[in-house]
Amino acid sequence: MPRDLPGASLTQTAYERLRADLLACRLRPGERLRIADLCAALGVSLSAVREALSRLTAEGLVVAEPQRGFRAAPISVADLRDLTAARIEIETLCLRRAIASGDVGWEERLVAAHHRLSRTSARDPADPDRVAEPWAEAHGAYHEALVAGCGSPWLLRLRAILYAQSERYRRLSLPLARTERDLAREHREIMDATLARDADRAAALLTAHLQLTSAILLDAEESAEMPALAAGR
Amino acid sequence: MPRDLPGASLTQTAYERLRADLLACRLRPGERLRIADLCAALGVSLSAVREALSRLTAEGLVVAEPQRGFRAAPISVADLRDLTAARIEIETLCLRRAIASGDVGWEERLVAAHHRLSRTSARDPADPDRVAEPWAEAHGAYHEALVAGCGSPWLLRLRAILYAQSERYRRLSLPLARTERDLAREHREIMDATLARDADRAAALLTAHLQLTSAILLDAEESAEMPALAAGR
DNA sequence: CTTGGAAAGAAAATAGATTTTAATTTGACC
DNA sequence: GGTCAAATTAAAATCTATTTTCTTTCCAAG
Repeated sequence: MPRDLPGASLTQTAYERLRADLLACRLRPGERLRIADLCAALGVSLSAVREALSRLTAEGLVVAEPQRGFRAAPISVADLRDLTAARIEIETLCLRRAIASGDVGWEERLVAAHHRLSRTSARDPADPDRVAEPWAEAHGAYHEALVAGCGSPWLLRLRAILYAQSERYRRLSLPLARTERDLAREHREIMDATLARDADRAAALLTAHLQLTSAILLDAEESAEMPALAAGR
Repeated sequence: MPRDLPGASLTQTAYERLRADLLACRLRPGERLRIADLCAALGVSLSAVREALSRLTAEGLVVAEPQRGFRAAPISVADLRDLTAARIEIETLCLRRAIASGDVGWEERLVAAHHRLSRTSARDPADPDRVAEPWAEAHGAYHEALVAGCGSPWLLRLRAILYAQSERYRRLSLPLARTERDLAREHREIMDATLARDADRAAALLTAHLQLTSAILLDAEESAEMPALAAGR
């Protein structure tokens, strides 16, 4: 009876574990996902895995090729460019709305999330070339808290889709950062401008923040040091 | 061997039929979806239906309540308000980009889609209170063609999610239109401004177009003529 | 007459078996 | 020696059976 958490269905846990593996690139972009293998690895049955993969397909983290199975969604330079541009649009839109209409509860959550992020180290102590799982979580919570005050469930939902997509690129980006980047400062400045209700400045800082992560990967790709982006298929 | 179309898997056809039924409100918002019933109706087995429902869950057309099955996603006044606002943001964003960078092929497709829509009648000849299926299809193709030139797969994907959501509200809106609305004129004017590359005017017209559909439903709800919006649950 | 609890029934979740489809390899014919 | 086709194998897609979970009803106690 491999019920990990009480209240969670087997399919749900399979879904969550697969999703985490995809976001962390433990299942690499473009990689073929053999259902039987996943069953064995997760200790659940075909049905559960198929259902989880179906949901991930609709989310865009997995692609299904009819009659030929599933594979982890590929990544590419073009996709990263497009994704970054789309994210900047949606994230700044949400941020401006949050700044315009966010309440004290929102500010409170933001300060809390930022504090937690600032006290979490980005690199895995065991393997300094990997992103530490607690940091990834704190980082996600910070960016979510930043825009949570926007008041639009639909915009936040779209934002979450794009955030999840870029998570995979972010994991590949960290080990490539040649010039050590002052992420903590970026996060603090964005928060400060936001709490000061300076929408233009906050949006500009957030745009630069998103752009920089993308640029690190694109630079690495250009200088041919990084075969990762070609791994799709 | 209930394979409807060649090349399409059983799950795929089940998914498409369920999706069409949800968009057309033949499966009403908030309605409980008993898997066994759907199996019988679609002539396929549990697995296929579950897989289809999982995908629809990720799309937001179905909600899953763990251990208690699935139901058609509910609708509400608050959701319609939020959805409309989000759609206006995304659709106008895509439209402005398309106007800025769309090529002749895009213009060509738009003119073609508009022509088809203009020659299709909106009301079902059999039941004038229902939206005719060919019109729904042509309408969707027109709005897709309008923004297709935007060049961003991700923005278009987000747009498609929101369009599908509002499809359900649109189906409920038509029979309520008290003052007969000149939809054909609205569609033509939007296209004309777009082809004239007048971004501000096109965006304003599109905004008014989306706003009006929403307003018709909200008015009807307010004057208590419409129990449909309360049907969620 | 109301309320709490237990048992029976219904429905969802999961597992495992079966069928279908695609890829690969081998053999025969050109 | 090369190419096409048939057979074999592996994997995905589908179906059926089983288990688990929830809901409803009925009975007893307060």
